[in-house]
Amino acid sequence: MTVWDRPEQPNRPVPLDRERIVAAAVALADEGGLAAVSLRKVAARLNAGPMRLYGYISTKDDLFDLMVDAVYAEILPGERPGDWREALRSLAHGTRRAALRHEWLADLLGGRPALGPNGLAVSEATLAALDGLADVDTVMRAVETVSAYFTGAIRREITELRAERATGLSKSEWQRARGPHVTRMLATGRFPALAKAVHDGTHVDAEESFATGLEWVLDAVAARLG
Amino acid sequence: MTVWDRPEQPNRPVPLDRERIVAAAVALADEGGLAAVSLRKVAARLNAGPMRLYGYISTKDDLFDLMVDAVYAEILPGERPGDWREALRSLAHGTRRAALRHEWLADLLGGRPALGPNGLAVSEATLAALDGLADVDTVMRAVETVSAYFTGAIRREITELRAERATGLSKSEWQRARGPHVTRMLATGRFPALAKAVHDGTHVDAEESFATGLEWVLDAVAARLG
DNA sequence: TACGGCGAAAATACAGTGTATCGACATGAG
DNA sequence: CTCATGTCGATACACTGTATTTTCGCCGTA
Repeated sequence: MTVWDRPEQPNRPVPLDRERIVAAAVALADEGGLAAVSLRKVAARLNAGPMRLYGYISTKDDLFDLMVDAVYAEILPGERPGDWREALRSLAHGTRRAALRHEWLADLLGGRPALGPNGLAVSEATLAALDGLADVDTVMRAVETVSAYFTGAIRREITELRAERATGLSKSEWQRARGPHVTRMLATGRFPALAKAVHDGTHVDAEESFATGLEWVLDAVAARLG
Repeated sequence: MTVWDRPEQPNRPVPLDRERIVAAAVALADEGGLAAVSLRKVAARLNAGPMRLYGYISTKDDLFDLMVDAVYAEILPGERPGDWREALRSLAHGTRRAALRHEWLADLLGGRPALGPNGLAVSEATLAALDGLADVDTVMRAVETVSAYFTGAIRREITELRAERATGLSKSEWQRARGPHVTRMLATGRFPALAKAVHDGTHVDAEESFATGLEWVLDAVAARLG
């Protein structure tokens, strides 16, 4: 019996670490949404028993926190931004792009404090970009206001994306009708302003709409930063 | 055996309707969060078997949609608002107050399209208040931007509220330290701007912070409408 | 009054979940 | 070579959403 006959690691289980676990969970979530992430499935993907994971996380929410922090690593800007406005803008767009890559992020964003290393690093980079432009409280308010905007906007965008996908309707068709139920509701005449908005509104690209609202908010912030 | 000996409804199960079901679900969620809402528990609270509910809803998400729409009924403004700004402001504050009464709303807000009668009525009232102030697209952008802001802000506020509650720390204590982990992280010196913000920032009342950010966003909207 | 048939409610069943507990076993120390 | 240790897997439990089957009370008819 030579070495070649023996498997490389006789009965040794595959080594595990948080990185591998989180990567498996992210992969599952990317494929089937957050609902597809179960400890059993994550473990199975790593050729391990479910209980094995509890050596690295102590609860499922821990895993979600780690997943979010992993995405923050993708968001973290590489180089120092030109100015505060560029910093906030790129944070917003970066988060949005991350959410389009990992739609489940929309379900988690803002749902728990982001205290992981990458989340903190993003906060640090953002605050650093605004440092000294105003008193600390004003700077905080600025960051929080912009964050609130893009968090909410991303959530809505992903929600609508899913709704469109659920009904087989084309995007513009959906935009105009939003399914039979809303069509019927609008036909009752009880919602004239809404009907007008749906009927007369031109279809606007999601990214452009996101960007426009963002610039408005940035303008508002600029007015306070002086 | 007279009528008096017989119970009023011999073996007849209690009558059910959506309103009762949703009320029970809301009560459960108010007490123990969304996680405390299970079809079995909702049914039990109505002295019914779990399967009974499927005559009124066809999935658990349906129930969530109905719960959200029930809250929109609380948010729906009574009288016609003075101007567009007042309309958007009161929508934002009304939603926030609703979320403070029903914290689970923060988990659902923005997570599904609000197509129920009350949700549509809120949209209608909001759009009506802005009708004619600008072209339809601009009005839509305004409403969506403000909604994105307050949705995100509410979610963050509730999230922080829960985090504070989870650690037994007092509010100001939390504000300054955010638990041992963050304290340790800040002590590493890797997050100077963040450390400064946490250390020098004065504690700001949540409602005031919400209101301030909202006024900024409303200013930005005003600049485009006017 | 007796009897079917029917519709609704209940019971049961199933596949899956997060997590606690316990038993076995491979590995390192003596 | 033996024994302690600590890690991993199997098992177990209480619970979930939902499909399917069973039961049963009521109503119209004979």
